[in-house]
Amino acid sequence: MESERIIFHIDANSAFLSWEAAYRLNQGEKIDLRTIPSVVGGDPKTRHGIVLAKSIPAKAYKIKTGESLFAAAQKCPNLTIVPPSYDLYLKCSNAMVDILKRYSPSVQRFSIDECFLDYTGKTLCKKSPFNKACEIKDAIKKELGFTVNIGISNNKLLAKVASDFKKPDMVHTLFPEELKKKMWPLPVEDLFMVGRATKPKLNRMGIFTIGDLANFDLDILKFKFKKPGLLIWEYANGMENSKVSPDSSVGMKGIGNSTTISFDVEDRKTAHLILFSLVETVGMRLRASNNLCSLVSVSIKSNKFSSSSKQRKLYFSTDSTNAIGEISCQLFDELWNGDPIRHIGVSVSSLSSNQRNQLSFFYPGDIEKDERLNRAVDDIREKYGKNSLVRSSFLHSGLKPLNGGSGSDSYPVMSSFL
DNA sequence: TCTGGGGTCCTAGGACCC
DNA sequence: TCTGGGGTCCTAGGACCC
Repeated sequence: MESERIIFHIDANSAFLSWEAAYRLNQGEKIDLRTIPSVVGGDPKTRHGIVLAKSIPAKAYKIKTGESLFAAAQKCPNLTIVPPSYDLYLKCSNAMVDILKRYSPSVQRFSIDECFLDYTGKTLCKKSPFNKACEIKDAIKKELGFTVNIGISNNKLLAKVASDFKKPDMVHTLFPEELKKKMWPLPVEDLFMVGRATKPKLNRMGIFTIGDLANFDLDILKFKFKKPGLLIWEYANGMENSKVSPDSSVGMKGIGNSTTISFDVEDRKTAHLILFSLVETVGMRLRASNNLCSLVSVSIKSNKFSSSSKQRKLYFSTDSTNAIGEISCQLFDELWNGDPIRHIGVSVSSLSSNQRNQLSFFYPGDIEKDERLNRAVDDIREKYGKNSLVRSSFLHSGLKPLNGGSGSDSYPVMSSFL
């Protein structure tokens, strides 16, 4: 039966900040960032100045993830700000997953700091899952130096909600029989998939708690919110039954890369160079995943923060950096209205396996030559480092030839669906 | 005043075909 | 001559997640 499943949701507390703190203590630093008002944040000079993670003391100042460092510093003048180290975070995340896999082979990495673990059928005793979760939490703290919350229930949704209860370093349960008491009194925006656009709409309908939503007329919700209306109503009632599926790149839908540029781009040439720097890493990741794409999309955000995008379905599939780059530049030229540009992105989708037995008649250019070129570039970068080989057009341009695709290829896949 | 980056899914409108 | 639907594909934009 369904109610027999036992699912854990493991959530690293203030992940980036905890990882930074644990690393710095290990390096001999005296102050633990977790004990003072502190945030991990980007550099405002390059227009990356937002809060990526906050300590619990910083949270007391109402500092929120995603807000500007400027706003955060206004709320808390003696705030300590440290820059992010993404490679470190990836290592911490991987180390956490390794520990979890000791307890069950069925571990799903949901984001860089969250995992689901299926503990079904591993115990006969009712009390045991709670004790086991405590054991996991303590093992992570002892071996890696940071704390996690673990939520336990019969499905992923409720386990995730449970892990968000009191923090840090805690284990909570949220079984269906506890739903009314533990989940229904919470504000409706605490529910997974109720975001900042939906909250005010629900509030205007008189829905303020998860319980209000759970007991609301489903037909009205479906009429007003379509499919998501049904989804959030089911979630409010604790209904969710997706499997814990170990990660793989099989289900991957697209690969994208975008950047906020430290200055406003006002000419086409510079924009094209930046596009190529983004496509370079997209192409490498695409080939590394053994996929071809047949949809290319370019997006831009102006210095006034208005965004627009243009995409094109191809009549062939490709993993060629040059092909994707040229199409991106075309799309950009058709899209751009001349406004100064703050942010540029490229993504590819409509992926298919790169088994080259059905090459399209429409594939432009010299296929074999281009394939050999891409393979050679990937090999050289694999051997001598990513920046060992760059496009000559970037020399003296003052721009980074490769943009994004940070660190390792095993960057976790995130999803907005459980 | 300043506002990141990487994803997935859904909707709505128009083109095109039967 | 004027009228109708349904299905599928493509595109742009917006919702949500971390």
